[in-house]
Amino acid sequence: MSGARILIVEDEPALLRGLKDAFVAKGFDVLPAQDGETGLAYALSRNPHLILLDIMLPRVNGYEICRAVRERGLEMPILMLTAKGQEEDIILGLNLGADDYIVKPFRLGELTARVNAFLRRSKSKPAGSFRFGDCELDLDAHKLYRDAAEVELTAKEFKLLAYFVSRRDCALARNDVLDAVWGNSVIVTPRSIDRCVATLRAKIEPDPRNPRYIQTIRDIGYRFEPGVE
Amino acid sequence: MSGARILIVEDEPALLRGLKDAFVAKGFDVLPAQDGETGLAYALSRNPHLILLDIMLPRVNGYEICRAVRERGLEMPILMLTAKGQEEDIILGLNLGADDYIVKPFRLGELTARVNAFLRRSKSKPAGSFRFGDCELDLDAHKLYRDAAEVELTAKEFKLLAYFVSRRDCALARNDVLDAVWGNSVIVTPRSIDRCVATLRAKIEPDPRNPRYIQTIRDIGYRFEPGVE
DNA sequence: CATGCGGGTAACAATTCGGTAACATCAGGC
DNA sequence: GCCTGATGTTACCGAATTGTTACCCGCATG
Repeated sequence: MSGARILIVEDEPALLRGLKDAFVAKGFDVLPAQDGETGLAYALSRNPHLILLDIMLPRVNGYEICRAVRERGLEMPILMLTAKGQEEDIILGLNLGADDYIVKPFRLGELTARVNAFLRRSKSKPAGSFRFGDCELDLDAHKLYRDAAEVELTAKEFKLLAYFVSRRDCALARNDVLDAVWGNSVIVTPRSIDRCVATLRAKIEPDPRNPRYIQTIRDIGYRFEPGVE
Repeated sequence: MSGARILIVEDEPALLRGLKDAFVAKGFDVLPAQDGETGLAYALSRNPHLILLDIMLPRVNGYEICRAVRERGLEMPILMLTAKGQEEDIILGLNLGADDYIVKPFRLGELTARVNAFLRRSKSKPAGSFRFGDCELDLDAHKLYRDAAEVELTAKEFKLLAYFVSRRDCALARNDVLDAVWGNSVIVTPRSIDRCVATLRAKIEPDPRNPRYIQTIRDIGYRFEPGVE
């Protein structure tokens, strides 16, 4: 989590300094901005991982920054800070694309907890492992264990399985799978997918001829169903 | 956004009913759960797109549900609801993997704004699900449940039913159905529609000979009438 | 009451789709 | 350059969906 770049836009110097020090102390990389114009420029050019945004700002206010950022298609979490506690402001902010709203005065502990929650969620997570049936897919180590014994997966097989895991219980069109696993620029026969699915099934399915996890949906594609355990 | 499946876990019947009605009215598909055990089971098996979670619950409390859900690698947003306003609880919840924390009493407008913010941000755009009678059509998984039992649909049947759902309570000309489901380039006998409608009726109608949902309008086409939502 | 039209349905046929095996190709290591 | 394993391709098979044909019924109309 640490090392994330946080843009803090806050016009009151004392508060900005305090926030900056607090987040720097936690190992974040902080971009401070004292007015809306600077904040917006940083937001657009420095690619922060998260934005703490005061609403009442000189020159350009927080709402405008929020809208401008979202209009560019940027999707980093935005947490609004404000003294106003009116429901209307909160709703306005959220509808403009903010992700959270914290009312001043707030406690630093809560603020950092919320920041961490958002970073944890938005961070592309290779983190952890995923279990289904008697299999465990270790996403960090790129390894698959079955009944505690390692099963060798080729690169494609791993990528495919990881994709399935990330989109479990969803019908996945063959084209989507192709795009996600092979890349949308490569041109391969539709059969290549079957081939890879077949080898995967051989490795993870109790009965490869009667797939339980990787189901085919005829005319659509596949669906990975790990079940409830 | 509408059609997203929201699991609401709340032990106070009046509040649960109120939340359910409010979200149903906004077009969400609501899964209500009155105790932690049911809530956890739904969370793991029904793949909701978002969870509203009360903390104080009989049997299994909100924190445990939250942790259990995250342990399985499920990543849907979790919003905690609670009467406690203590910072420590908020931090605990957020660190267990919750995404937001709303303190009772809250305003419905703010709650729905936050829910929408999370759904907007969740990367895979959920198609959601749709219920009618004792059936539930899961548009993400391409599955149909009837009385909680899965009913196999072929690709055409699914596409047809999805089309009906999207144009419910509308008179649909046979030609429109053809265009939408078969594609306007394919030439098929008019009988093909009946054929597909017949198999669909066999699968979703209580009494296929006396259709209740898929009604034929002579000389025009069909109309899908799911009844009260 | 007969008739004709539009739709329901059963049985059949064909086409399409996915599984799989065998082979080809490709990249990397030695 | 050769070997090895991974990955893609081709061809064939089997299965299932889906379209067609044929025949039925019900209803409206004259």
